[in-house]
Amino acid sequence: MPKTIKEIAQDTGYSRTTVTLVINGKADEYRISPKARAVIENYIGEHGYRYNQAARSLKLARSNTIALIVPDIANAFFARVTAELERLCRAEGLVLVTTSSGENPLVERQALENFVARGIDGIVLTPCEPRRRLPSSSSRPGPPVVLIDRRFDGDEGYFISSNHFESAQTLTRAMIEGGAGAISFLTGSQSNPTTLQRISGFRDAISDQPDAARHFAVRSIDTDTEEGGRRLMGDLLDSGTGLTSGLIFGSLLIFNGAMREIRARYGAIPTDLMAGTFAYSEVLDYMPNPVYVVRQNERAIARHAFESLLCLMQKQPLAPSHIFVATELLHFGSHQSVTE
Amino acid sequence: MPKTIKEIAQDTGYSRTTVTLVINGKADEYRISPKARAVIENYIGEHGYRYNQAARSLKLARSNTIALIVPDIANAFFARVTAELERLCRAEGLVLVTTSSGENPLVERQALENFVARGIDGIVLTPCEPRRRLPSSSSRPGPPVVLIDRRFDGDEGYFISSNHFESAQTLTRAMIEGGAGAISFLTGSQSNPTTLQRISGFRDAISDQPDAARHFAVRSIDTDTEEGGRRLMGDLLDSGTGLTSGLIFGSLLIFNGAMREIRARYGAIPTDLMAGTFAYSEVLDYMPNPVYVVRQNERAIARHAFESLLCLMQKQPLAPSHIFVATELLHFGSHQSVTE
DNA sequence: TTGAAAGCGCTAACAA
DNA sequence: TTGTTAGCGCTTTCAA
Repeated sequence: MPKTIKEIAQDTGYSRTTVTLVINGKADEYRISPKARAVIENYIGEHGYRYNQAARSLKLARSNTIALIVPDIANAFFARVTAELERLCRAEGLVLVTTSSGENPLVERQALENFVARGIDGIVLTPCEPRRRLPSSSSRPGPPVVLIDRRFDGDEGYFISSNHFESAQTLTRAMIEGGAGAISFLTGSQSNPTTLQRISGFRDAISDQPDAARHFAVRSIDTDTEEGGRRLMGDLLDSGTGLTSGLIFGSLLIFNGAMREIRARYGAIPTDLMAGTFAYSEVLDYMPNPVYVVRQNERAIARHAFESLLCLMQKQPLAPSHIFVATELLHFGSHQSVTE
Repeated sequence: MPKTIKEIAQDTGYSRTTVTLVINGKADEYRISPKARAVIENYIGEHGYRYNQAARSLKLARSNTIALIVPDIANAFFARVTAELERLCRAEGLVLVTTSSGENPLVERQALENFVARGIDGIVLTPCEPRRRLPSSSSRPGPPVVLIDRRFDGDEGYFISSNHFESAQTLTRAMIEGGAGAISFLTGSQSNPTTLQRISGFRDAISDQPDAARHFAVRSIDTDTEEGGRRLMGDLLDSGTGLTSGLIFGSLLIFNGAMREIRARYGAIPTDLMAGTFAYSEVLDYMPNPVYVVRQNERAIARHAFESLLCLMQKQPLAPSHIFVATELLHFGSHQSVTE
């Protein structure tokens, strides 16, 4: 049962200041006598000491805690960002707290409020609504914020993301070169800036294709869910176009829903159907279909976000900026399946 | 810039007590005059108020925070548990903080220390070492702990998990019935109790098979990584047995490593190779091979863990116990791939 | 029905 | 080199 500073001071006969100095490693700096130091260190070695973070936070008005708010931590992309961010935090003696907003602006706002109330030192945020002024607390201005993955029009500040425009452009071109004569881009809500950028990239890549309007199309739906994917796919199949030789999916959920719908109608997935996606999963490598994936570098995103945040937290001047983190285009399907 | 209670009291002319009572919704209980109440509420409506969690924690010696420590939050199983737990916490006004131990006992211990120092109210833990006595703080006994997913021999307390023995048993039987005449179980370290239980289940399921020793075998390796998977697979292929008709993988990492090794040697994965695993991913559904997956119910695990923890946090008597959460056996591969 | 005051454990300014 | 002290913002007991 570790002691408090007060108890240590009483039991050793030294003052709270002396004990604090020893504990915080400032014994040398303040020239605490070796004897006092030894006594206190021995005492702690024997009885233990654990600082009280609440007391420290109250006094210092900082908490050694940073917050991460993302739409869904069960999404592999965000899970990987979280894992890396948490590692970085731990290395710096910080604690990471996380919230999934579920794309719900209300949840996002409440989480922000709550974190500010807790005296959080910094926030990494993937917003689901345009960013209003951040709440600030009575004792100090609001904590610094770094946005990752997406940013709404008009929002300013520090932003780390993949280049969604370029990703979609590259993906689309690769699929066309790979032989997709017609591509449907099935994606979630266009109120998501990432979606918009990808659509732009897609449009750009097809702009020089003959008869682009007939062979290439974007279909979006507000609900980025499996059901949404089914509906998008259903509509596509019901349309004059029918199933295109290539499909790009805005998310894994839509991918799954669409696949389900194809199966429901055809009984199976045509093995020559070319799929493109931005959601990397190792397991995609085992699909019989040709698959193109834009893989994002979650670790680099987390690292940049963390570094920016640390600078801001230390009040170091840092110009508002947008850092692009490189992506990697992977192609699965060169491993043909064979029967033994 | 929200005010503190003191400021509100000064500005409205009421005392801190009165303000506190109104803020905490105890106005009726303490019969605050409607007028005082109205004045204070108006003031807050205008200027805002945000409680200071550090001050409250210090005073109450609790933090409305619970901690989750898992080996790796980027692992889909734990990511799903985290997402659900975080939702449950939010509904109760609690905040969830997470740490990935990376299977490193030192990190685990430090995380525990750190969380106790922060006055965490409860801990959900997937331990990577036998549990020692939990650190307790000077102000109070240590927070309650609920273990999930695995528990070491001799550890006691509250434990929620799938039935790993039964899962492996069911999986193995299904694969045998599905036609796997020989199965190799490739898995991570046997110092992980989950691994041991699965091995037992596997052994039990093959016990009535003729010539079991020749056709069924367990191969384990200490490093649960892709490289480990490659090595396990390499050793299997080099052995007298060679590739068995069925393979069970202890983790997705080992699955990936093993697949990579097969490809490296054969150029492709035999489509009739039967795979079994405990790591559910939607994308497994698209594999050309027959795949059996034991899907765990992460939401139920999170829910039980949370409920147990809440009981303990409220000092409600709760007998140490082990809750098993049902799993589901899925079979992918009935959707045959076809060429259009 | 409201107010005064103590104190949670810590830090840091100031004093000795 | 060490000690004293004043809060940080909040809750809560006790008094009025």
